[in-house]
Amino acid sequence: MACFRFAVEHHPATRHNCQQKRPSPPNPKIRRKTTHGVIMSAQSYQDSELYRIRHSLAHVMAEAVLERFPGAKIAIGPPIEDGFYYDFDLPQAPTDDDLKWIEKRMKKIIGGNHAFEQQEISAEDARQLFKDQPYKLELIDDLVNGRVDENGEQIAEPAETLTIYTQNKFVDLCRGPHVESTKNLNANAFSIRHRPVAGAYWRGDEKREQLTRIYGTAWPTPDELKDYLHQLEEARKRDHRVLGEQLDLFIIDPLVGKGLPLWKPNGAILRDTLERWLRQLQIDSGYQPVISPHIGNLELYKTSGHYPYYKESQYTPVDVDEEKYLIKPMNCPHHIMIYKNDLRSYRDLPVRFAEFGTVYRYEKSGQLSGLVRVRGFTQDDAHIFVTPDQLLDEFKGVVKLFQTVFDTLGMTDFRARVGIRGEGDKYQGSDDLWQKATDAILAACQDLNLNHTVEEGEAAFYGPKLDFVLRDALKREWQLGTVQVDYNLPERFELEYVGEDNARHRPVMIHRALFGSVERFVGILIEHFAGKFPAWLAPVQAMVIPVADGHNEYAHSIAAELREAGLRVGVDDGKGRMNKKIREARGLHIPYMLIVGDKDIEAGTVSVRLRTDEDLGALPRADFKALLLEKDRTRALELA
RNA sequence: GCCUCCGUAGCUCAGGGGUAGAGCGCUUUCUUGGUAAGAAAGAGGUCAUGGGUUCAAAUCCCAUCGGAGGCUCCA
Repeated sequence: MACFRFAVEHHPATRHNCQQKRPSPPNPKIRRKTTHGVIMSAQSYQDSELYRIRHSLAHVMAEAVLERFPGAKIAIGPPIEDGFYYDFDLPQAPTDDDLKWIEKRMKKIIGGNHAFEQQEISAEDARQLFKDQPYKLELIDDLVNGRVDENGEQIAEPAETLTIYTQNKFVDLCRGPHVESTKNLNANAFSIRHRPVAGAYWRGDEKREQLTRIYGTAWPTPDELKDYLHQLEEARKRDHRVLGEQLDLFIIDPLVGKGLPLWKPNGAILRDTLERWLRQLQIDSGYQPVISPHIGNLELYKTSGHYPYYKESQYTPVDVDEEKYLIKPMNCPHHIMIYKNDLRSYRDLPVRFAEFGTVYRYEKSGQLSGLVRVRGFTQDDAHIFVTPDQLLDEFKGVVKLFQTVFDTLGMTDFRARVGIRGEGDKYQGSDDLWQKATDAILAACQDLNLNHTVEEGEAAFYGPKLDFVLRDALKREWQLGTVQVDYNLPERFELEYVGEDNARHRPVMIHRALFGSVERFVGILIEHFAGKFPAWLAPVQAMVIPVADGHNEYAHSIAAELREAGLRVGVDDGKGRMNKKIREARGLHIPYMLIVGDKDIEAGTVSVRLRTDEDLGALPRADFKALLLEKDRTRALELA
């Protein structure tokens, strides 16, 4: 039985946009990191007509672009989740007028009913054909020399012949497949102006040429295109940055600093409610609270290996007396020092230290985004020290905590990702320890029947991990919670416990964060609920709305009584009509509106209207209090 | 950090080399209304900041800051 519910399983849309140079993993379940996903399996998407339509449109776009910019160099142009793109090296950036012209030209080419003709040619002929196309020449070289294909994937054998596709006046090196003819393309079911033109590095390598990427979105019918564009608009409305302002949750002010959010009272209530819940959950699960400072001696991070392994993400150390101190990028070394302060017996283990620890990491300015990518954030961090025998059970226990968190919040649309070591020298520790840690995680996933993918190069520098990845309103993926198995830091810090045999042994560490970063989690949560938080999380749980001024006193007495019970209740005693107050409360997604007028005063009731427009009618005030207290206590997702 | 685009009232946005515009919101007055827009009047902007071009710049150019999307990165 599956331990986790999945609404859909995400797969990479395509490997075309995955241009990394690592060798292909042998295990077909293992995949690379990708920024796109689709709601169908990768294989069925690649076999679909829609995939061929999008791929063919990319070629049509390239033809139009070459007409507009005769000197342009073409790179690659694959289908993606919602359409396609093509990368060009252009003499100048295309203007909006250029894009309009290109789009119009594409429609014309489509109307020409040109066949997509496939042809096999020798490498030599291909080099001649693409002699003015340096990016194609590079692709040809890599294909025939058996290095990598156009997607940066290592290929098994050198290609003996290459395929080209021709439509109208455009020839491209391409293995297809395509539609038969531009007849199969709908000139009114695509757009190349739904997104700004983007810069994209050739082969995904920051050190190489930056090309101009033009994105297109394409669908089988014009109606589906319209629906998609409408969905995009709707998604922007649930963007946590938009809702954050609308609901007065947080701000990011340049005078304070980029990536350093300020929590306004409403946001702070939301966050604090989540934190108090999690604290209690952790105490109930045998965790102990610890607290550590915001800076630490650089020597600490040298011992842990964070410095210099993640030097790039850390702020320059500050001088304190004769020593260097680092602004805390991680909590683990601190928790380790707390563990180390006492001699531990096997009987004490597992030792579970938890802290809402705020860390600061340097992120490139172009990376920052609302609450989901910031420079200072709070991890709901915990470090668990176990005997090797306890590892598997403890790991599973942590995964069950995730289940509780996700279930409580009704978050079902996430995926679990096991991040294993990739190529490169960023990883610390022996192969043997890595294997042990990886095996433990995979065994836990197996035992729990947890649906997961395995991805290379997604591990932490000290160990492999299991991550929970969710999508935001615009379908971008973000890593939230994480559980990591670590044999390395106990080694580096020479951690010990006394075993049954009265000898010293080395514990294993589990690093885990359920929310990941509280900031990011709240950001995703805002989008998950579209600002319509369940009653227990809503900053204002109920708004009392007097029918007329004369009912203000009664309204305040209702609010006072509910506040007395620990509930968050406001009174809209301002000027203006009741209708307007209802409209405003709805705009703020306040769960309950309590309308009070003469009838209610007389009967001692409140007339309850939900933000869903459902009308509960007049309830005795004590009944409503009991209702809201129950919803609050049980963290109910439903209001009625 | 890089590429493209954007920055005009509290918000959403129009305009555009010659005295600054709309809707919503806000304030005031009238209205005291039983479940999503009652009426009228009014306040509010160095057009992100700093330079430059010009008789004249919110408008054109450059730089800086900030934002959006994408790339790269993400312990």
